[in-house]
Amino acid sequence: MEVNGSMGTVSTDEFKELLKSKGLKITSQRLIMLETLGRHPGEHLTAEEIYNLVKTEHPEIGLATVYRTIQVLMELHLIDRVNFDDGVERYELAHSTGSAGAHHHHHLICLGCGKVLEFEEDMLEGLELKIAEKTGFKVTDHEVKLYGYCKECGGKN
Amino acid sequence: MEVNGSMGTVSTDEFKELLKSKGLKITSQRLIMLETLGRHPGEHLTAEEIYNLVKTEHPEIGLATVYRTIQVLMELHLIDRVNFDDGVERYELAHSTGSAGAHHHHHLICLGCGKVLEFEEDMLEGLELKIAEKTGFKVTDHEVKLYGYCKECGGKN
DNA sequence: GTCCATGCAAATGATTTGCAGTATC
DNA sequence: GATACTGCAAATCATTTGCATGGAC
Repeated sequence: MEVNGSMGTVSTDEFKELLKSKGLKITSQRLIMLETLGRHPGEHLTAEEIYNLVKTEHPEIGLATVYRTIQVLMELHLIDRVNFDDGVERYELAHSTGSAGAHHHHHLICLGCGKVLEFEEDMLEGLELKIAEKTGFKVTDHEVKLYGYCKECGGKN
Repeated sequence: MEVNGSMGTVSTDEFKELLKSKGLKITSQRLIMLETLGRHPGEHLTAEEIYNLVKTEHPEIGLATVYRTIQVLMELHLIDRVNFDDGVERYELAHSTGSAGAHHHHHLICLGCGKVLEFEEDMLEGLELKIAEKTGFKVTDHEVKLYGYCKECGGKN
């Protein structure tokens, strides 16, 4: 059931190891959820959307389990929560690959059509250094949302 | 009832003009709400907190009115919504002063104690330019959240 | 066998909405 | 006087929780 032996960020085996190392149990629901997310890379899914996707393969799953599994995956840093101000929390596969947890991306939110684009680039190291210098705050992660108008909607503005 | 003729971003008179220009009515609730927010600059208040503050001066106000006024103030760009992942929306006086809507600040969210610091500095022009070049997306605004550990909590990490 | 995880339904909590009364223009 | 705004209560919607059953170790 794996695609290229991997499900986005981690392989099924790595996931099982992760769960085990945290004293968590390996359940079919958890496996199917990560696998389902892995089949939708780059998407920003709501809990409800994940629920509907998972249900096709595991019809008896409950929405509460999806929420609980989301929490587990968040704690394992396998997914990230994103919020585009539309009243729902969304989740995406964590993009971190190496040990440094790097590979950040920003979200470009179009105020015209609501579309969300991703932009891969991290120019915030300088900023983080400056903050550390000035305030003693040690930055470990960041989230950047850029609002504006996409190419299609830009003409109107 | 004004403090130095201003309430943070706009004066009472500017606010009245703004409302009038949008065909909105000038009500005591709206005036008191902006004034109250002006008395708490730099804070990130929830609707409930604003409600409690306003009630001391205007006890018969309803929470629904606070929510509705928040929407009005957002549309007038007098306040901004911020979300620190604690399940509540928060609002702060818009910092924009000049016509350019500049004067941006970032939020430093401490993962240790939950404290939120502000950091004044905008190094994102370069990033916005690069995005425009590469994707045709026209950035008009942005929100940056930096997670990490404040000076006090930093030792433990 | 123990204990954690699941599914369901009920509970929660923030925000929104309907409506009748009230204030602004 | 017409219309937009308010206050209250009820409704809504996402998310969480309690509890009895089921599955993992």
